[in-house]
Amino acid sequence: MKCTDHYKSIWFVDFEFIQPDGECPNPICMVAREFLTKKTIRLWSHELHSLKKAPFPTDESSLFVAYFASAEIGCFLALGWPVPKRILDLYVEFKNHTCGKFVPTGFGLLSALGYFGLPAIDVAEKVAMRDLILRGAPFSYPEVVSILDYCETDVIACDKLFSVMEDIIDLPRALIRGRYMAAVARMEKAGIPIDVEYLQIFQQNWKDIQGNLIARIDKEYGVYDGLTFKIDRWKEWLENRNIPWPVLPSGQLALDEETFRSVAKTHPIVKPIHELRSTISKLRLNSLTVGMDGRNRCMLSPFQSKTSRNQPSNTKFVFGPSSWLRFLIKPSEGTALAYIDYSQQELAIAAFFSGDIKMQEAYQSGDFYLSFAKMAGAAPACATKGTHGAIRDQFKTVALGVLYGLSAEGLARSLGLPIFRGKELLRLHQATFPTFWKWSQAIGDHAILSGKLQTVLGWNLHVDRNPNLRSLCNFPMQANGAEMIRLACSMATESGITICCPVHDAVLIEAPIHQIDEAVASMKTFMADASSLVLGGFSLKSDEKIIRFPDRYTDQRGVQMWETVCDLCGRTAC
DNA sequence: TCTATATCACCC
DNA sequence: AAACGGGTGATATAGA
Repeated sequence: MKCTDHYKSIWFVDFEFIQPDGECPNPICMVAREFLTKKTIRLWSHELHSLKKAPFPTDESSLFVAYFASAEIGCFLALGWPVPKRILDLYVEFKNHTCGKFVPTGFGLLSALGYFGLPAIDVAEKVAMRDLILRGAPFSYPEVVSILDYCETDVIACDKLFSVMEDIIDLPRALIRGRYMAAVARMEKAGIPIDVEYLQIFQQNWKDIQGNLIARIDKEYGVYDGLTFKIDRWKEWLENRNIPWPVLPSGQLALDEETFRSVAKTHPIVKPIHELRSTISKLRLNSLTVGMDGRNRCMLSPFQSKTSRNQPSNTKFVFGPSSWLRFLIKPSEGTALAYIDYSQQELAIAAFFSGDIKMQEAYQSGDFYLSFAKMAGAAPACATKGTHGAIRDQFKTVALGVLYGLSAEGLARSLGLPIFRGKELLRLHQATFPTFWKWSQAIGDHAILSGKLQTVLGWNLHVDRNPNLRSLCNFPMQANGAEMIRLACSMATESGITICCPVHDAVLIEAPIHQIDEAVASMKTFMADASSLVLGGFSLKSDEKIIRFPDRYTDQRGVQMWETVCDLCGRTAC
């Protein structure tokens, strides 16, 4: 008896829809097909819009199956239909099944069919049909029929795919992932409120700002050609002044920040051109996808990374580029936003999965880094962030670097210390948290021996031919962390909290101004509960930053750049 | 003119 | 061979 035998019906569902950048999906048609009876429902746009709920059962006794279900659920939301209670997403399960393996044809439905040796329609046919749908209404009757036929091929494909995947799917935990795809749809619908006025001013003045900045500085150097920095001209300029410049192993000039900074110590004349390059590189006002209602919406690309994190496009998503761009996030009148993030999420996961009591104690203290320094004997018991800031910073680098497998050499380099000090600091970590190190070693061993790692909720990583031990050892932290935020997003959006977006270990939520405190408290509870589920009883703390209209979102790291940009556009940086 | 590659900067 | 995990994407240039 299979798990799926528990369901009265299993419905494969696919929508075709149009979705301009930054907008919600607009359903064109839908085909649904039932697994046992093969009953098939084909509905065109006006028929969909006349329905108040899905034309098939979506309660706990029915299983809703789709390929990339956030798209289908997005259509449900657009139509005002109640969201299905039990969702199985074959895209997510295919991704989980192959995670860590190379799938040359990608992760589309056709690729998944091919992977399991199932026949599929031609890629060219799929492209042609997609183009036809994107062309938009009006559609002739034969076009309507062919679009519905095409949509039906996808639900038939889902049916076939489900049949071969059923035995390899861990259904209870697959349903938790499917549940998150509904949360994704809700978050993608909500989007992030943007100060459209400022955005437009920046966009309109962009080329001019760049041109003016370059013209002003490059006068003295002559290394720019229009908006491009010419490496050969820079080389020539340096040679003419006998300024030695570091070269990469490839023979190319090293042009990173660090190189500029180090040469500037002896040749301050390179400073202005460095600042110019640095500013220009940050001046990437990317094409954020903002809808007519002034909200930044884009695909969150759930489960995209090997660790199952969301990986939205950096150009489309306001949290992608430099942090100064986040100043564009602004609650609309009468509302407030809150950014809530887990405190030291990955450190906490390491502490509780490894069972290292000392590490747990350091986390619980509220200041992991300083506690670590004290435990290691590098700071007195009375030390505070104020009295021992420098020590704390060093131990912070060690504590975080260790989670990524940082070497003594790398540690020394990033702290600007001699290698023996790097070794010393690493040894202090090993001596203070021996249980963590044993656990981490065991993770690596297990990964290599079994060829697989898994999170508590069943996200897989297959070890490839050329395993990176640092990557494997970091997997439990990052992947279980991803699971935690997914659970929190599922629970919170189901309870009615508006989550604008997740940001790996954080969420941005929105509420009417007089309800924001309550919403924050509630979100924090969901985050704590989610962490407790993943960590087997331990709750993580979280920090919040509340932004009430008419304030805008701010970020310490971006203040200077924000002021520069506002200044160049003749705007006050408020 | 288009594509591939190396390098770099940014995010959590 | 590299030596800090997971990513996206812009830029400059070389080669087809």
